[in-house]
Amino acid sequence: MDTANSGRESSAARIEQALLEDIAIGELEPGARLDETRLAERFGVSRTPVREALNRLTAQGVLVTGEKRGVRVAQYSREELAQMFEAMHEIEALCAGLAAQRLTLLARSELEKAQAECVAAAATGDRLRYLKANEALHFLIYRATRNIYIEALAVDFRRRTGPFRAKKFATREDLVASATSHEELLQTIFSADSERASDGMRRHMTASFLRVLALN
Amino acid sequence: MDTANSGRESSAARIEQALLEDIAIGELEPGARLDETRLAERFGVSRTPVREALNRLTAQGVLVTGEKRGVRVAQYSREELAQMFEAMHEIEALCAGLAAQRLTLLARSELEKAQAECVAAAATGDRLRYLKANEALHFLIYRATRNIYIEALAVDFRRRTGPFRAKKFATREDLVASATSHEELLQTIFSADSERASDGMRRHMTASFLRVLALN
DNA sequence: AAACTTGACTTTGCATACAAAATGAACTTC
DNA sequence: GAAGTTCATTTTGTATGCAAAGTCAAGTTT
Repeated sequence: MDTANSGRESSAARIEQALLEDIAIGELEPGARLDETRLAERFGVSRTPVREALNRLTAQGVLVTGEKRGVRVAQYSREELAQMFEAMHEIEALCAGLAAQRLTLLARSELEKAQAECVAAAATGDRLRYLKANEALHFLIYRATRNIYIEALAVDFRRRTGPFRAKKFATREDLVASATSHEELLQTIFSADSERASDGMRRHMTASFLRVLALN
Repeated sequence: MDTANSGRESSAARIEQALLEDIAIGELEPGARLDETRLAERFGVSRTPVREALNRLTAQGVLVTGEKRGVRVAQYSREELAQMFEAMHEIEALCAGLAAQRLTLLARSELEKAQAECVAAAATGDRLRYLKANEALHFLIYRATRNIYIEALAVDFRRRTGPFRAKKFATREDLVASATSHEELLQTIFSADSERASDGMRRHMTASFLRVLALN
């Protein structure tokens, strides 16, 4: 498989990533059924690596093996969505609190740089660029907890809620509002007051969350 | 889903459970390498279902695909163990806080019953019985959050830290001390003061955690 | 007309086979 | 003698085939 597999990763890994992408951009909607054979054809491989990818994604909770046949893209009721966002919300608050306690100078400067990029992206109204910058900033906050498990947890939730958050940033005002909210949050984290930082993150996330629920 | 489908579960699911069991009881030590072919022989199946089980367990973080060949039982350095327990610690605190806010009468009575069982088990010094009762109580607290994602998170961490916590309850005094600690925690949860409940859980878990680190 | 049955078709799970990649050891070379 | 090189062996990844289990619909019976 020298020609087919251009990258270094296995077919299974490639398919896993591709499906995640499809779900993230809405190509595969929640509830959509995934057929092993179809996917095998689409990616030009046999069913074996497809099955592997589907298994991994199922274990991650991105896909679910439904009551009927086949595996489907996980879909959530409003109640489940609310619970998922609540969970993410609390995890993010936890991250902010820990980050506030443990902020190194390096981490601080990186956060400031990331925030600058957010502001710049918001100013131009470039939605995609803002989404990336926003992700980067949040990931930096997770990392600043200096706890790999909590970081992994937060990353995981962000990935799972991604498809639902994506719709949120529609107008340039949305971007600017988000960036401004970040600014306050960072100031609180920098103040090294973990309790206030947690609350700050909760406020930031609550605003996001309410908008998402309104849209879904 | 695994238990409900007893008798008719797939080979992969059966192998997954068997391996989890082996890890839990220490048959498979952290760092032990798992050979697909060996496992296939041992379970009398081909490599295909074995690979499926290993993939699932890897996705769960129970196994890790190391730098060298093969997948291994996850092993943690002291630093990683400390971080993992810190994470669990925070998650448990979060659960206690939410449970305090949302406790139904039914949940409260179930918690009290579970605690009574803990106390009874501790009194007899029956280690296995206490372990089970202790698990049950913690799971009830998770459920009392009324958030399935946070509950799942907490259950997951408890499972991952299980092998390391198991050693902790050596003497009858250990059991009684743990049960007493639970008592205080529950009183705080019942007081419906979520902030104090979080702190209570933190105290309870810190005590556990320090003992674990001393042993590993 | 509703419900049960039967049979074709689809889907899934597993086995076997093969190819590619990595590891380790023997061997060569400087 | 140490370092590099090549070859054999082990291990992993993927393909294909087959059998069992499930689904759906048409046909039959009450």
